[in-house]
Amino acid sequence: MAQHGKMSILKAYLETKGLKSTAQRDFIADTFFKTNTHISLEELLSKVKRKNKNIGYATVYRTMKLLGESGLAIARQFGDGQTRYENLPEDGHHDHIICMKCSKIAEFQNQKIEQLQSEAAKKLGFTVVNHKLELYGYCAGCAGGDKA
Amino acid sequence: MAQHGKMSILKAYLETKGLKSTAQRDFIADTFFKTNTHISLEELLSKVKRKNKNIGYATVYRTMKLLGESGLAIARQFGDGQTRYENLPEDGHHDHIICMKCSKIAEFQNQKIEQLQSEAAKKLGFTVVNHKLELYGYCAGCAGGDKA
DNA sequence: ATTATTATGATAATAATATTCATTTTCAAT
DNA sequence: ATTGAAAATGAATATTATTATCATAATAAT
Ligand SMILES: [Mn+2]
Ligand SMILES: [Mn+2]
Ligand SMILES: [Zn+2]
Ligand SMILES: [Zn+2]
Repeated sequence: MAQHGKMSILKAYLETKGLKSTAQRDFIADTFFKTNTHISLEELLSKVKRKNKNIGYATVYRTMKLLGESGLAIARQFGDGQTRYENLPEDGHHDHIICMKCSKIAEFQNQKIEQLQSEAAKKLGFTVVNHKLELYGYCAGCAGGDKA
Repeated sequence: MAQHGKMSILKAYLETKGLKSTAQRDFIADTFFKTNTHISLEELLSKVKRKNKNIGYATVYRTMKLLGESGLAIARQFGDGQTRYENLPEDGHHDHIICMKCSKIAEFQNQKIEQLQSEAAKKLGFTVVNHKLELYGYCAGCAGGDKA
């Protein structure tokens, strides 16, 4: 989806919640929509401050929380103690594999896995709303050196 | 495995690391080995203090870290911001499904999923060392009331 | 028993996240 | 355009889980 499309969705979401549009929010959201990584708040704040020096951490934090709630951003935790956000993927849900040496992150989709998850849950009487699947290992570049 | 078996393994592990055996460590480990839940440090400390009031948080923390390193305990994070530990399962690795309403946790094993994970990783040039799979949803008891 | 090494536990430091609050901004009504 | 209630901002502070510090105590090899 294009930037302006996401902006419209955000505006609509704010309206339904009785929240107001502000220059800071728009700028933070716009900056985030342009990213294509799994960005931490610290990184996003730094990026935002380059153009708009007087935007505070709290506003970035609150804006990303809003984007998360609206579904425009997905919060991820890859075990390094920092929440990261990524843009809502075009092609639907995906999971991640993280290199334990160089921290490279690859994404994959596997419909069969998703289906088996639902089945496993069903057997236990659960219905699945969402899930977290992260694989940790070594990427092609790092596998040679140290597999421990 | 029985308590004394785990204790022996722990003793052996301590020895290889040049660490010493202490009454506190033994008591904390013993208390943990008797649990069959996913217990937080706070909960474990509370349990320990009932019998041994002057054991400190730091010792519980350090002992569980040791148990984790030795493979006798597995650290889990279910998204509530607290690390939880569970005993090394008898029957090998398992994954979890957590009820978003009552926090009930069910466990399951699915070899097919594990295999598909490895295959997905291989396609991306990764080798998998470990993984985290958590399903979030509603248990049988909670599904009726509020599926949102 | 001596003694070097490690453990303990109270306390403090970290670090990420969340909240407070005085001030500023938004926006609908006038 | 002005007003004013409601919400947002940002600096600072609070919270929370985790980790480190350090003086004292316990361990275990000699
Ligand atoms: Mn991703
Ligand atoms: Mn478990
Ligand atoms: Zn790598
Ligand atoms: Zn439930």
